Amino acid sequence: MEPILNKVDLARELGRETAELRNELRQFLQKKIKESNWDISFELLEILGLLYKRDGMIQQEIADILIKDKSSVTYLITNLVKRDLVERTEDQTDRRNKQIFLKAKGRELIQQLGPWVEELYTKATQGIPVENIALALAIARKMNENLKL
Amino acid sequence: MEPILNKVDLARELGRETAELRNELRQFLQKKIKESNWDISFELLEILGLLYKRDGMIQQEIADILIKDKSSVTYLITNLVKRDLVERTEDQTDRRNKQIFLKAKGRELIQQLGPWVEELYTKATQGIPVENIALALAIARKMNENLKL
DNA sequence: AATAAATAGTTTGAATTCAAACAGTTTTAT
DNA sequence: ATAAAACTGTTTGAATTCAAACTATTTATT
Repeated sequence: MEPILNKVDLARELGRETAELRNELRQFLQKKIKESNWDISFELLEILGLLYKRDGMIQQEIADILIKDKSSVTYLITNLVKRDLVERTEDQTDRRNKQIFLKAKGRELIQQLGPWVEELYTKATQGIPVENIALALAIARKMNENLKL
Repeated sequence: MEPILNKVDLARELGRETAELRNELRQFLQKKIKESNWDISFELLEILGLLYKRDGMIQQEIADILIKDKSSVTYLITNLVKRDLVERTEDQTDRRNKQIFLKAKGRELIQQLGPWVEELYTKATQGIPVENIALALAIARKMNENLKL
């Protein structure tokens, strides 16, 4: 029988369980991607998915939402540009910003593979009341806020 | 005002918040490590911390607990061996296994820096009832189980 | 007893991330 | 008007991770 854990151990475990969830998603998707004609990684797919929902984001926004270092985002966007999946354009109103837009090919890819991601998340959340997931999220956010004080 | 999210979006957000928490821990610790005389990374520190609690684990156990690929664990343990912080010994009862033990220097390091990690987790969890964190963890676990069906 | 399957760890090449520094631009302060 | 601070993105070198294949050993099956 598992020992009763204190808050610190529970918090650590929470981080690990969500890391594991992400790995499982990645592995599931990796198999699906292999079966398809696309050559794309989980990380690249995440960015395409984000742009599908909100095209034209700037790199810093992508970094903030996906919790990635801005240099990682530069690296991944460059990869996507090379594959002709997105384009990088300069923001006319603020020349520090670069806007990233899906290209036709990128849109097609995410329209094909995107539903798999949703399907997996749907499967993961099956039978769990939405208010429970909302509570878990609120707790994780509170922990982050506590560290920012 | 933030729109009401569905379960899938909430689950994604949960993953991101915990990833952000980990990054914040890493950055806090990185500053502390810089102030100290040690040269160690967050990833290496995690392994030392694990061994401090349960010395003599085998590599696969470390991989399972820290949610890392076994090849990553091989890489990190090799690094720790080079720095004379741990030793790798063959398991007499099962020659597939390698047991990893802290060396005196590794023990000293984790005794000095370990409390900082605990302190940060304690700060992160301040004011949050333990049963709430336990519930968040149960939800994350349930999502993992759902994917394994 | 022999063979097949599973497990633990290593190796390799590539991808991604981390940390820091830098350049260009905009915003804020003086 | 000018300088300082902040912001965005890029670059670089190193660290870590991912994916796959491999070897050696143990366990399960025939």
